Amino acid sequence: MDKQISQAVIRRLPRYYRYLGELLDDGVERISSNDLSKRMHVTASQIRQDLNNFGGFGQQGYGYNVAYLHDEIGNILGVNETHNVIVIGAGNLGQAIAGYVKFERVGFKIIGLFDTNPELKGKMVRDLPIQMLDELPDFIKNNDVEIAALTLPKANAKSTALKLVSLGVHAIWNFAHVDLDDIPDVVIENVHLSDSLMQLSYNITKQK
Amino acid sequence: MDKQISQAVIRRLPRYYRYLGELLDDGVERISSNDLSKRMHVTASQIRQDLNNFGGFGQQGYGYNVAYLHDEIGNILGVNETHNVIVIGAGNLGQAIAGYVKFERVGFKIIGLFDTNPELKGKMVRDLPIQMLDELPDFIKNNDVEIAALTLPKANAKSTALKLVSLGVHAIWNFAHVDLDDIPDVVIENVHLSDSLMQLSYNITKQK
DNA sequence: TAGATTGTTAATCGATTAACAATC
DNA sequence: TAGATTGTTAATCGATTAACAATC
Repeated sequence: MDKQISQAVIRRLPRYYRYLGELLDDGVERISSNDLSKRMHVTASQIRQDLNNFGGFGQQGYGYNVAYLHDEIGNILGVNETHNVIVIGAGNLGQAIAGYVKFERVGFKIIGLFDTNPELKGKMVRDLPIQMLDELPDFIKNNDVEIAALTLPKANAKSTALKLVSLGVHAIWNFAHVDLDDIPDVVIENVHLSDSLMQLSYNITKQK
Repeated sequence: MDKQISQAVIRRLPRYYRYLGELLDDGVERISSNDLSKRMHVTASQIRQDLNNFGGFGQQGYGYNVAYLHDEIGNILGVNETHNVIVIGAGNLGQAIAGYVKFERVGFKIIGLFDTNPELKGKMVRDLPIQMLDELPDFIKNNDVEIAALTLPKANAKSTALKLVSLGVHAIWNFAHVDLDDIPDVVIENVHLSDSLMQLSYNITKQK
């Protein structure tokens, strides 16, 4: 891609995608940046600027075709292809993620679930058996694994991430409470739940 | 609080808190903004600016006392007090959150877990029985509930949020895939997992 | 054509970084 | 005191908003 697009823009794309999906479900055929801006509580200017980072998806005097724009944003985000995901760490959160993401209509498919605890071996979560971590290299060899979700204790996160990268998995959805940003050749997306909760806590406290 | 502090700053505080906690565990007594900046891959200038939104916690020529700064940031975030949390929606994710957050040393305590599915009634998750949603008003009356985590289908999220606010709960940790930002008198913190996954997906796609 | 609305340039605003005087 | 490092002001950078010519 030619010019670097800021993460601020990228963070907004899934929200546009969601609103357009809802409009689509409601049978709305076209929408102007102005109408969309009112629904989403953002400026029309921002919507047009954001979209024009990727191309001209609208038409003067008409607005945007909902189905077309929805599909285009889907393409940009890469959700119109299937992405195979494995989950490392089959605790509560790992099992929830394994069961949860499948529900989304977007194209992420959980194909494996791993842990180190021998007591969990073979336990079924939905239609997936929990596998032991030493089966991971073979599994990756035999399956097209694109993303690994790390739902394991922070102590094991970094070494596991390094192992994943060496096995050829270059995208990590990190739920462990550590930063993995010094690992080369990998895209990291963090979900730090306790950070999120602290932010909430601050905003409550401030309000008083 | 006098001047409005931007959410960009607030978002960084939990990360400072985490790094200071680790330094504390490692027995480090003091640290300069410069040393901390190297560890965290941010600028020293940003650290000093961020902290000075809340007061002068350092000392010229010395730096920052780790224990003191850790504690002060904890106070700002409100994690040195206990916050009672209930979880609405006892599916996979709700059960995971109910079991998970308790593990954190920060002061969030899950005291109730609710669902509408009668089959789940009374089922124990850790030491909490799943209660039915119609027991919620009494529960809130008899307990000091500060935060509600919404881990339920998007279709029910808004009406549940409205009900919570009317019952006196003014902080929502929202895992449902909807925006609740048009509800008055409530602080919302969103965790949109599928948005996060899409962002990851974009960053993979871009890389290629 | 006239009206509507985009795509895009220009202006503004806010956040980040740099610089340095204050001070421990 | 001299050296180190903060707190804070000033400069820069980037993101958001406004404005409007292009055009459907």
